[in-house]
Amino acid sequence: MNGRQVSSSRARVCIQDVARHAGVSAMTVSRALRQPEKVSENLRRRVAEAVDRVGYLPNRIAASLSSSRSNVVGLILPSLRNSLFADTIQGISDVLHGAGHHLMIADSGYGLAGEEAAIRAFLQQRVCGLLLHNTWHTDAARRLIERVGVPVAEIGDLTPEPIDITVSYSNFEAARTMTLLLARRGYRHIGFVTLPLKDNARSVERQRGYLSAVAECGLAADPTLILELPSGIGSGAKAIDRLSEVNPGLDAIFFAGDVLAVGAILECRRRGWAVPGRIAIASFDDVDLLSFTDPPVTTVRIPRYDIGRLSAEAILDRVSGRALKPVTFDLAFQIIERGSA
Amino acid sequence: MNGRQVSSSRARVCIQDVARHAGVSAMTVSRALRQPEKVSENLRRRVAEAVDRVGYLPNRIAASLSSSRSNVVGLILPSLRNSLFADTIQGISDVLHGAGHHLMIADSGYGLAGEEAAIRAFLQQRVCGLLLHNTWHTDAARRLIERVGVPVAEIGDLTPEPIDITVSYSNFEAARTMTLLLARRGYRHIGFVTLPLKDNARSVERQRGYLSAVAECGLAADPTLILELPSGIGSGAKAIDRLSEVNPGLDAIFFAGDVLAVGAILECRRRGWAVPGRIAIASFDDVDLLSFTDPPVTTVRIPRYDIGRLSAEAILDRVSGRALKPVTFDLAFQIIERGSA
DNA sequence: TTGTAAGCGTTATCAC
DNA sequence: GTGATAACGCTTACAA
Repeated sequence: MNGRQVSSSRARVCIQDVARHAGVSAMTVSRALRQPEKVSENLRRRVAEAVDRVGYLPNRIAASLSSSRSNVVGLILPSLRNSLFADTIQGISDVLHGAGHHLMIADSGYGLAGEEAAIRAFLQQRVCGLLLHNTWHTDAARRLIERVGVPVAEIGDLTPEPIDITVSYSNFEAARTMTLLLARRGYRHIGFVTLPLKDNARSVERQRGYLSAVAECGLAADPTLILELPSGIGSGAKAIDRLSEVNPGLDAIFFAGDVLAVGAILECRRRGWAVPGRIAIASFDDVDLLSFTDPPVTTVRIPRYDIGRLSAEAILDRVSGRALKPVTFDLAFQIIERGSA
Repeated sequence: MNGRQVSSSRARVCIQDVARHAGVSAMTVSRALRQPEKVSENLRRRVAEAVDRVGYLPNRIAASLSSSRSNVVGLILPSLRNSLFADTIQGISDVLHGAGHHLMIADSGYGLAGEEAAIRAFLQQRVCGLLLHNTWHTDAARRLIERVGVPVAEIGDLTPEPIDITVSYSNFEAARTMTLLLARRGYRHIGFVTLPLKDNARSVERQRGYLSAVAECGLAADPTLILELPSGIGSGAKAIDRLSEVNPGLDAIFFAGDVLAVGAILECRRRGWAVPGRIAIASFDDVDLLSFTDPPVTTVRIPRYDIGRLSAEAILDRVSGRALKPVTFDLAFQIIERGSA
């Protein structure tokens, strides 16, 4: 193996080299490659030959600088570790790569400051579009985006005042709908476990949805029925513990995150509590896991792949000038009724 | 909201504007920003002021072109949808962003041709390094990489003949070890279910590991004990079906993928088969799911976050010139013994 | 310590 | 249909 040596051709092959080999000008090569129809048949062939003879790899950096047009889209997620985002990323990637664009990914670490830093970094990379999972941003981040005028799609929640494009579902309505379902099933003391609310519009909206439903049904808006816990299997058990201790009448719990619900199911089994006999359980985010528990968990299914696909398409439409006005895609969530409630 | 208008300052702010406002040359601004220590105290302040007065966002595209140095690393995975990769991506991202670099992601669609296309595209973007999950590549892809001389780390399997850097674990040894464990436990008719072998070195190596262990133990290398199935919950049930029909004596199955094992566990419960009483089950890839099944599944745990972290560090070392020679990190896998075997 | 000039590899523009 | 020339916004190399 001697590939490591950078010897032979110190200088990278550039469009000039192709031009020389094809006996034409650089400009003609550029045209032959990007608008083959604008060039004579035989020239197209000569250029193509020269390209693989010299092993030419067009330099997109130079092209971007020259044309002031980038083909990279930036995506900022709260975390890359959370496998919930995988479907969305795939949706984005499928659309982007299908159109000759590229995807840069960063995480905000579940904080607004982290998001701002990532946005600034992406703007320095001159991304042609920005996909943000957050709907809350620092003032500085908003100003940055508006000043640069880069197309942006917010995808984590259907915000009423989007910066530009928004493609998502309503966390508020989803939580409200699930809570109403529980109430309709006859549960009267419905607990709610939320993930951390700080800097997280989605968590806040889900809690608002729960509260709204509770009020609509004339149930007591009892603060002791609400618990904020960090994500994790252990939190599910802790929730059962705390909520049932303070509220002897507790007959259902709605968890704002899948992992919490799994922990709760396990804790119930440990205690020998029948689900939903002793207590009903509902969840948010339809991860595969939830259909394998015993009983399987009633939950909200989110159109994750489509959120990715449609948001990427909206960005490309904007980039290409095909669409100029802000758009809102309100994608439908779906209540998946299973055995736990 | 009037941010959409691109009016006010048609031309983007550039380093010249900062220079003018600070009363210095462009070069001095560049230096003040990149090597503050090489510049006088008061000048540093004047430049900093000018920067936020005019709202300057350095153009990394121009910087890259000018310096022939990019700060973007490309990662190519078989699929983005597979949540197994999330930890690895986070590991990579943490290191890269901590060092002011960026991450581009693409998927190869589980095919060698797809990988080659992604590699070519990334090289056109002039990435400074490449992280490949595959260890098999088309000849053209290898030539491309060697000609350009870009640092590469292969991370999906510990290949004996890496292109450059390799940071992974041995799929062969992991599968072999697990199979030996089953043999030591007294199972004599151990089935093996592999994921598709086409274009997939990891699958092939796992199967080799199984075969090697079987041979070592003097067990029959019975082809009817081996089954190749696509991933998916349904495949687990199918495997139980087919293998047990042909092999009445079957007493254990080793699944080369987590989802398969979950499907098998469910199928066993449906049939009322005791696990491991009637049949033992072992798996590969320690997804959370496997510890929640009943019984929890004995499996191989892979250091996924560390693979990401260390491979990214190795790439950065190479990029910065700190390390020049190929490296091999053989990260340890871990057998997690649980109830299913 | 600071400034000048010449690229980096393309594409936009306008002649031919 | 094809080519010459000037950007694009920054950094390298070197001069002051």
